[in-house]
Amino acid sequence: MLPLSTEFALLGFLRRQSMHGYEIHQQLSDTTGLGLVWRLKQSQLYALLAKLEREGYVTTTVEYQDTRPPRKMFELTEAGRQAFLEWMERPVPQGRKLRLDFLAKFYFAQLEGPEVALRLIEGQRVVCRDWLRQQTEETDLLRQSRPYDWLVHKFRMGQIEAMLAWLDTCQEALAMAAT
Amino acid sequence: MLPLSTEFALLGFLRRQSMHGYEIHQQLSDTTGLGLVWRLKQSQLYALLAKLEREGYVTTTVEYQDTRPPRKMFELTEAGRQAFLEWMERPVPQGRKLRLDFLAKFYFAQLEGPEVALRLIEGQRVVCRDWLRQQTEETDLLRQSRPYDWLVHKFRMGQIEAMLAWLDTCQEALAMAAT
DNA sequence: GGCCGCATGTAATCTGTTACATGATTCT
DNA sequence: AGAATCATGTAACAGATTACATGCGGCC
Repeated sequence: MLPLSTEFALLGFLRRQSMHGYEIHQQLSDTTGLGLVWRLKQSQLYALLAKLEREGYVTTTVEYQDTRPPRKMFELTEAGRQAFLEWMERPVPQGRKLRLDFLAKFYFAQLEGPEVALRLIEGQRVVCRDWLRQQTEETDLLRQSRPYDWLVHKFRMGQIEAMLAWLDTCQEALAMAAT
Repeated sequence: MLPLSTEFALLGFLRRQSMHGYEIHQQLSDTTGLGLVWRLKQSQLYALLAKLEREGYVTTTVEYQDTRPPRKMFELTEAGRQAFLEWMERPVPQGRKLRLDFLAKFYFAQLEGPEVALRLIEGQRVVCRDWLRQQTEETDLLRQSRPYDWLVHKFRMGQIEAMLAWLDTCQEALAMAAT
């Protein structure tokens, strides 16, 4: 089935128009937008695009130019469109995926429009609250018996609380922009 | 020179006594102590230990047993001892290394004793404050012009602030334990 | 009899990084 | 003249994950 991993983010670039690899690479090289969060080496980018093509998420057509090298244009297939939407809408299931995966999802969600972005935020909030509850439950017993374990839980709780506060900030920013 | 990467954490197990691979694996399999933070597959553990031996950080001696399979005991060399201490005392330079690397360093630092742990905390605090200052500086200009970039900075600031607050918690916990 | 624990790994696979190759054009 | 830009990749290596191999002893 679908591993639903980070490379699906690439499909997001092709939502609006078809693009060639070099163009995607330029956008990712800027330290703005998604480039602020996700770095890809050129060679890996081409490798991932080739893989996405092998697996049927994109199709390619070569576009010749007079003076410049020809471009291989990538276009979303229907399978690609679906896989992308599924990836983007699914909240991340682990704390370590917040820094990369979630910020990437949010980047594309916010490009899709405020409703999509708000749905993603709400979904992620539910997951985070669940994590927080779990960590809190497991924590109290440990304080005396295993100080290190207790501190690890406290660390995670702090990160999750910060995430929840930030999700509120995002929501406000979107509401602000909508007016 | 030294890449100073995560595998140096393994050396920490050998500070007190020499151990064999299986024993380290058991400790890491418990979901307590370092096992709460760092998971290693058995095969990778053996691979890393072999690498540490090739590079001269540990030496091995085989210990035969009557009824059980023989054990390969690992012992720290002087180079290993130094590499470990350097690794442990160095604060982590990137936010994404907080979850694994820093928590591992702190685990061993706290085993070494409160002074060592407090020094690590203080070092990491300096680094975090520096990150925070940088993010803050870059942030203010972006609010209107690039909302997504602004939110990314806000996200990072939130995580770093949570980290700083947690470092205080650690300090208090250590002070508490010392009395 | 069959499975779990002890204790060591190897092999295959996947992913990512680094470095290099090509060949025309435009900028300095 | 030399460097950077455009646009595609390949090859070699490093790292981690998954699965499998071995062989004995004790437990149910």
